[in-house]
Amino acid sequence: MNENSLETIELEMAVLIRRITSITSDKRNGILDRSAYLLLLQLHVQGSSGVKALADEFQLDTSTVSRQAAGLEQKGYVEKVPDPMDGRAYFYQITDFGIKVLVEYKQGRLDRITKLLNGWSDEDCEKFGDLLRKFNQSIVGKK
Amino acid sequence: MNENSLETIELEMAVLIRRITSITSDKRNGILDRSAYLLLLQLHVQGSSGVKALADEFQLDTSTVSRQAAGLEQKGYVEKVPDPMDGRAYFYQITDFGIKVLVEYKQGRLDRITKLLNGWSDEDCEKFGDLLRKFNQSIVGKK
DNA sequence: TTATATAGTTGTATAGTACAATTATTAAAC
DNA sequence: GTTTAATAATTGTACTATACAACTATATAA
Repeated sequence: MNENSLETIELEMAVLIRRITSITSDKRNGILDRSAYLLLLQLHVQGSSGVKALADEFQLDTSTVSRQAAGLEQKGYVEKVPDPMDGRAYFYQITDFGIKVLVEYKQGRLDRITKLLNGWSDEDCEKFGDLLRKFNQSIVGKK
Repeated sequence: MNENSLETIELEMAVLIRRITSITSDKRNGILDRSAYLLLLQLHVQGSSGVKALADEFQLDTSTVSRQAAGLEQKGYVEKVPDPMDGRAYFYQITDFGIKVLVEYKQGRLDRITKLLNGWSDEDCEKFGDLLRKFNQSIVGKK
């Protein structure tokens, strides 16, 4: 494999994470943080589930997800309902308000990314999306 | 611009940050954290500089860089030398030990990324590196 | 029916960041 | 030249995002 490409990816990945971390910690960019966003999105797209399933899905510790879910509940974006089949377990269910906030937040993200990608060719946008997805899948597989 | 590509990039970017954040918080992955690594790399490649210049370069708050630099100094990776031209300012200079640690850490990162990219074509690797660099440059320009 | 596994929560710790206040020093105004 | 304003760096505080360890309550297996 080309050593030079690897070095570029290695460096630019580090830079990317730092830049994005900095941007998403900016409160002007919406009421949701990145993690809450992904959690809410998952509950919206895949339906209700519990802390364990979410933690597995995201490869996070259950304690992390538990706190994030509690935060979402506290803000009224999700409802916590006991699992009738298992006295230990709960389902988190996105509320109408949660959906509304999710949609708005996502649009804000899309707007910012659209600005960033101003001037990029359609081909590059498509390829970038594909490669990011592929890379993320590689991480899941190999971690 | 293609709406679909945008949505993919938007989503996969969020996922990527979460996954990488998780990986780099794993202590097995070396003695440096990502931020310290970038700081040290900058001091190695671009030469000594002060907190202000580093903060500008990285678009971080000076307080953040100040603490990171203090951490590097404490570990003996850099030396803090007063600027002879300005009594307020200092230069942080990478030490031989710092260079050694930097090189080792970088190799660890490269090894992990090489594993992740196992099975990728040379073309995709090259393209991914190029697009990441381009995206990072877009962030600097537009932020 | 006792032992073990599981779902979830909470306490504690760390990295990484920002903002505000402070100190020391330099540069600018007058 | 003295006062005022700007700048380099540090420190206090706070917040997000994460992990690990200890714990509670419930369920499953021996």
